[in-house]
Amino acid sequence: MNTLAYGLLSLLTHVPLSGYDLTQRIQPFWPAKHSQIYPLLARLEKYGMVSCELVQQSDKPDKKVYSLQEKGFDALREWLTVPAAEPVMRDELMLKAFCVSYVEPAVSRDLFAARLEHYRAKLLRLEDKIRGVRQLANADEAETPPYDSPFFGPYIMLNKGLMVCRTNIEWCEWVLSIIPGGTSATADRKD
Amino acid sequence: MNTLAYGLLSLLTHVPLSGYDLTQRIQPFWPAKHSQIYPLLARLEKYGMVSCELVQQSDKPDKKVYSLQEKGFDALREWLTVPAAEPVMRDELMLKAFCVSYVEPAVSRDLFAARLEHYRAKLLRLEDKIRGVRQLANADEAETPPYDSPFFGPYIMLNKGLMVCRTNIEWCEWVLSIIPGGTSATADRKD
DNA sequence: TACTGCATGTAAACCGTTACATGATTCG
DNA sequence: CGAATCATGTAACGGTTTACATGCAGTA
Repeated sequence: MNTLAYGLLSLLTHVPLSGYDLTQRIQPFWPAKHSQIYPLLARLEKYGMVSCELVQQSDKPDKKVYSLQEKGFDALREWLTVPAAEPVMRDELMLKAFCVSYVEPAVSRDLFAARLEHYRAKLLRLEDKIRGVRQLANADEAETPPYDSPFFGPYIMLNKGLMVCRTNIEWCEWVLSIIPGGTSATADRKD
Repeated sequence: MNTLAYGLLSLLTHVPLSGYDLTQRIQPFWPAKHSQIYPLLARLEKYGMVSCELVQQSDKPDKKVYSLQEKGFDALREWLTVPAAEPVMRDELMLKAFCVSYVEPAVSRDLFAARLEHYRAKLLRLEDKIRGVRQLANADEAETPPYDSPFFGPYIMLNKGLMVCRTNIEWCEWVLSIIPGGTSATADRKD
């Protein structure tokens, strides 16, 4: 039972999902490839944490849909009582940023401009998703789903994503504004 | 040549360092244990990227001090021209947050309160560090070291750390404020 | 026709952590 | 006297990525 295993159980609390679906949905929180997910699901089934049902489809390949079992739910509740480990963040850009002074401004400019675009695109995706969650939860703009709602978790996580994403955009714009020789094409916006 | 290898070269641009020092300094940007660093440094020396000098010490154990070589510097410049890979973030709390609705508020409250403390402590460390860098760079409050300065890189990174840390604190406080049954002992501060 | 999405799996290689191993000095 | 810091290394294990493998349906 590693963290990824608990992550899969977490996603299965809301609704039964296939290995394929789980692989897509866990990406934002705990990136993992299907080659890691499929064997893990088999193990979770062997342990009785989840059950598996083969669903036949005509237009698409058949799939295995996993549901959380009582034993898995117990394991999850137990896991939730132990404090979360410190987050681990590995960002190549942070290493590159360390020695930008040693290359021409144009080179580092490209680096931060690319990252800025990445975050701007991510922000749009997140705003879209949060609209989706609010619709499902029947919540107005600026209204939060109640604690008991299954949308509470996704909602607070999406908000974290939004806040951090905006901060990163701000940071990229600031860095671009202090790298000399900017054409101000990407590094606009003075605050 | 993996990312960690380039990270070590990056740190060596400023000043020669021992494996022990490198292990300490790379933690905030690319967490790694000494067991990974020492063999990598030996490999980097074999490739001619760094040179190694044995420094004898009387009060402390002898150490190997590594310096960046021309070949390593070339590799680094080459590496800086390719766009940085997307950051990878793995946070157990995000997985736990997903299913907080399924446990009592007190349990999730502990989770976020602990994380809030973690970020508050981190913020203090960062503020301390940025004061140190500003002193070394002879910069006033709110003044940024010039692009050519070796302090430029560390300065922009520390600022990112600060900004993201503050955002995380804000988020934790917000989450604690919307979890029902709060004693407002840890979740104070209404904005 | 070629690519993308759906869907599942295995094997090899690589990355990262934990544990094993040693030994001096300094501080409480 | 025990713990922390400095300092370097290896071995085993577990986590993660990349590559191999297959196959159908819809779209450009």
